[in-house]
Amino acid sequence: MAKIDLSAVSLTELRYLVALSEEHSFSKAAVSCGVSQPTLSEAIKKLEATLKVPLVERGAKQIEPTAVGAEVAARARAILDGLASIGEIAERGAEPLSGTLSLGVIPSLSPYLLPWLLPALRRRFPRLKLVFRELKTQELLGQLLAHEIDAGILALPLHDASIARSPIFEEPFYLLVGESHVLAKKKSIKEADLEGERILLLDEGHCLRDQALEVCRRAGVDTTQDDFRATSLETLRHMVAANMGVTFLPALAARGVKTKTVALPFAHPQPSRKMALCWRKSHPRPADHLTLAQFLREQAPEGVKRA
Amino acid sequence: MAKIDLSAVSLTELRYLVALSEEHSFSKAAVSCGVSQPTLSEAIKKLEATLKVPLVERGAKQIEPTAVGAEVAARARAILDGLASIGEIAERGAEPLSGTLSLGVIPSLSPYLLPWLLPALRRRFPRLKLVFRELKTQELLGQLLAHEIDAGILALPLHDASIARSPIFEEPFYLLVGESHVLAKKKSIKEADLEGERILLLDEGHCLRDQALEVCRRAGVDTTQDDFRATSLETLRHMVAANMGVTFLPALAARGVKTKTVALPFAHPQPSRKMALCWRKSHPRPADHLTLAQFLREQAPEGVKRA
DNA sequence: CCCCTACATAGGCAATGCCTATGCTGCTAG
DNA sequence: CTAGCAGCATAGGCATTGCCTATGTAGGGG
Repeated sequence: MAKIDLSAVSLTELRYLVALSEEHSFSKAAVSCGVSQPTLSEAIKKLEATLKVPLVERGAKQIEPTAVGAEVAARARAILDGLASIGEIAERGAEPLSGTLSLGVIPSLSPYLLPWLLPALRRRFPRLKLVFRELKTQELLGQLLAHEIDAGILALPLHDASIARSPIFEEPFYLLVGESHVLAKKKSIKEADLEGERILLLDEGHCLRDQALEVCRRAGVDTTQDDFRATSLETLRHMVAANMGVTFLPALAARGVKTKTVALPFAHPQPSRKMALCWRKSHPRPADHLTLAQFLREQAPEGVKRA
Repeated sequence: MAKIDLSAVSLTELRYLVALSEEHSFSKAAVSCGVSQPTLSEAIKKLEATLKVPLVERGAKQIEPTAVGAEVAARARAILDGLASIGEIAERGAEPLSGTLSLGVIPSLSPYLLPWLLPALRRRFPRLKLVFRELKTQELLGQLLAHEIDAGILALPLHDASIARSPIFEEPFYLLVGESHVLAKKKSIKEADLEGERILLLDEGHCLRDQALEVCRRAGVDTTQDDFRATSLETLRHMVAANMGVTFLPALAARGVKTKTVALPFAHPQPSRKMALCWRKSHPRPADHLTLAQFLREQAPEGVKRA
């Protein structure tokens, strides 16, 4: 026996069948569907031909769905409900910055940015469900390209051509020294002051480490023998408090410093890092990211230079 | 904002989207759908335009469904499953005498026919789910026309032009008398033997009552003063056993008679009733009913004349 | 008995779904 | 660095279909 060809069934036909099973009349169902009676009549006939089964019993005065017709109509209703839910999903998804957005943030920024960023975002984009992930630059880029996250906040420069970026703010570095350190009483730090200091650094993979090394290189400070590999800024801070050396802190991390350490600004030219929001160039809605970046710029926290 | 027009969505588009979200490639999805790549490409574009939301992110090497796209694809899968279930329903419904058939049977036949009919039907049509209802002729016809039952077994003649019928068997009447009755020793009954007998009858509405009255009328027996209105043949049987009169029993009801009564056949011409299967003329699958009637004829129980 | 209502059929037109051919972009190998 | 290649988008054309109006037909009611 010839198999039923379901690809010949259309949603329109299902709509007509549902209407027909509710109205018990071809003419009335046609009206309720906004089509002519012959159109509906033919569509039902085609559906019956496709399913190889009569769906309605055509009586003199009124029309009644057959047992099969009633069952099919019930399923058809479910299908149309499913379609409606697709509509709702699309509608929700259509408004900018709604749904879930997963955002990667580098570890040297994340703990200092999030407490401020989260409430602000929640106020501004209440429909947006944010998922944060703390990731080092390379991890972040990897997950971004693997579609595991939607966007990231990290430090420029970025050398990946398939990733789009929008600058957010520029974050100056501070020099963190022990409160009894010889430099602790200075108002500001010049590059020459770094001479002979032991510079404490983060572990490999943290972009902040590379940025600090770059500052040292420019200042002519020797870092070839450093053997510290701190895993977080807080660790560095404790080491500085214990007078084991000095370190660089980005502005936001430097803000809350109190105990046994002093965070000193650099004299001009201030070393700094440029933070940016980044996303896949292929992302179908770059406008969303630009909107988010714009918001981040406007709401840039104190202590940074708005981009 | 313009509302989404779901009527522009087609099942084909949903199929394409599901394939695309599984294959992560327009070309592969096109192959798996058996269409060309541009066809699928355009269909997805149209779907995105309809839903006003990007569904896939077109990357260089591979493509990935967006969050919305993945959700929509999941719903689409459910819809296609629903469609498949419609196919199954239709397939089951397509084979003759499958699914549920509700059958009305008149009370003077029902208790004697069903114990024999049910197992036979179950053997012959295992896919058929039968629902029996015991109904007097007028109720049966009413429910038939109201689509509350699909078919009926009753006694001819039938005067409704919108009801189709197929004869099953002819059931002779027997005269039931008390075992001590004067007629009890006769081999067979002639119409003249009824003279002076008190004929016990069923309640109004039972066709058997009218058939009995018709027999009496032809035999010239006076029934104008009868005041019995038994509600079942079993009641009549007990009344006969108590020597309150005699009654007519159809052959099947007469078969099991033992206690204190004797069922006597009539001499020729035997009075009888013609039983038939009936259904709405408008029923879309008369072949089913003809098949059923044919089966009923072939399997006619003992004691009746096959039609 | 005729008319009226409601479904079926016929014919035509605009829209659409699918095709092949071609363009464009980004990766990759030499 | 350039050329080739792989894969999606675009263009144009053809067959199909979905819907329309007009008309046919059958059953029920006045």
